[in-house]
Parts: sequence; structure tokens; C-alpha cells
Amino acid sequence: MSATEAAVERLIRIGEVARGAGVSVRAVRYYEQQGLLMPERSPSGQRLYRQDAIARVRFFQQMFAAGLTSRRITELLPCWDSGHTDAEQRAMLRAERDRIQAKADELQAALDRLDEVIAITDTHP
Amino acid sequence: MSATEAAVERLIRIGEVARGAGVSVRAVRYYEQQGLLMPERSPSGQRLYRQDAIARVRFFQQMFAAGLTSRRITELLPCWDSGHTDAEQRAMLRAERDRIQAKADELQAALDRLDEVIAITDTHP
DNA sequence: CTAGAACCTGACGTTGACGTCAGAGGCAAG
DNA sequence: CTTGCCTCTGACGTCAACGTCAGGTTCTAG
Repeated sequence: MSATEAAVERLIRIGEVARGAGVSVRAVRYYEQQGLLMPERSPSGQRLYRQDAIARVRFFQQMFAAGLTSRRITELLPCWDSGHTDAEQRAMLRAERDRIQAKADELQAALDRLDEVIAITDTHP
Repeated sequence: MSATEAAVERLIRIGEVARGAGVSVRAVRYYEQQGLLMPERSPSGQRLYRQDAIARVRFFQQMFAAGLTSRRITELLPCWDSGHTDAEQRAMLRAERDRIQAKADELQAALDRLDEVIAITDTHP
């Protein structure tokens, strides 16, 4: 494996990214539109992604599931990519963390109430 | 306190329900539209709620926060009110419970990833 | 009696992450 | 060459839980 071979990564098309990450092609295009993913283009205009795009999309899904918006993710992507932050970004990170924690607590409370109902209705046939 | 007094509950108007539960008046009307809340009406057409409407609205909020739709809540309200369920309702209860649990796990995973980033960026000023 | 707060019924607007459709081009296999 | 799959760019549709506005009625304090 020469140095030039190491530098030339195998690029993949949008379908492979979508299948790899378990999302739709439409979703991957949407992420680009939101500034989350900036693929190269082939001479004919087709999107060409690096391998790690799949992991990135999975990461986006995880953040979406946690209630972050694509806008918020774009603002925090530099932290993730460079490992460097300013004060404002650190504050945002902590704010999001606290928000997610609060939401997790809400979920747990709802879970407890549902479990109560389930327990009651299981003994009351 | 006579028997008739006990039977006549003090009814409240929509504003009091909304303030008591910490939601908007619009939200309370919306819940009625979705079949979640069926208040009486005064002769002039104003909605009159029983005291427990406030607790019900809080319950709705908790279920919404857990990702249940108003439709799902209406389907499960009989369980909650009567404590009685058929097989289908029990299955729905368990399905919702599992969905919420899965979502809680996702949240925890997202939280862990954010905490990683926070830890790294805090040591990398 | 009157001003202002609270209430009423529609009905259209908002937000986010996509789904879906139309019409046109691109790419490998036979 | 053509068949069939993949991809492209718009652009409109969706869904849920409300927000918001308009125009009118009702209740209540002074």
C-alpha cells in the first residue's frame, strides 16, 4: 500500500450511505441541505461521500432522537470535529445535556405511571 | 356537609384549568377536540370542568412528553378510568411501555456521547 | 352601566424531518 | 443499444400539537 493509495479513499454514493446508516436517500440529501454533510461531486454531479459519512449519519440520528435540531447540530459540529470549543459552544453543550437529562427523567416518570396502570389492569382481568 | 353538597362539585372554567395545569387555553380546547376531555357547558356555552380536569391535563402532558399521540391516549383512557382492559388494550399498553423504554435507552446513549464530547472539550481549552 | 377581562367559534399558520411525485439524466450488464 | 437501476433537481405534501388572529359574546368589578 503506497502513500498515494492511502490518500485515495474509496468514495461511496448516496444509496450506500443511506443503506449503511439505515435511513432514506431523501434523508441524506436533507442533511446536506441543512449543512450537516458536504459531499464531493462526480463530474456528472453525483454525490460522493467518504466512508465515515455513514457513522456521521448514525450520529445525526442519535442526536435527532435526543431532540436536537439540525440547526443545533451544525452549530456543535465543529466541537465534534475539532475537539475545540469556545465558551458559547460549551454553554450550548451543557444546555443540551441538561435538556436531554430532563427529558429522560420525564420519560422515566411516564414509564412509571404506565407500569402502574399495567400492574393494576393485569390483576383486574 | 350534606349529601347534596357532596354531589355538587365546584366547577371551574377553562382559564383556571389551563393555569392550574400550566398549559394554554388553546391546548385545553384542543384536548376536547381530540376527545380527551368532555366538559359540561354553561347555559351560555362556556366550558365547565371538574376539579380533576387539571390532573388529567397534567397526565396528558406527561403522556405527550413520552411520545404518545392524543389518539393513542383516547384509546387507552378507558383503562386509566375504569381500571379494566381487554387483550388488545393490554397489548397496546405493553407496546407503548416498550417504545418508551427504547426511547429512554436512546436518550441515555445520546447523553453518554454528549458527555464524552464535553469531557474532551473541557480538557482541550 | 360600563370597561375590561375572560370566553366563544372558526380558520389559517407554524415547525422539523422528512415522504412523495415528476421529469430528466447517468451507469453497468448483456 | 437497450434495459433497468441509481441518481439528479425542484417542489409540494404530511403529521401533531398547538399558536395566532378575527370577530363576536359573556362575565365581573366598580
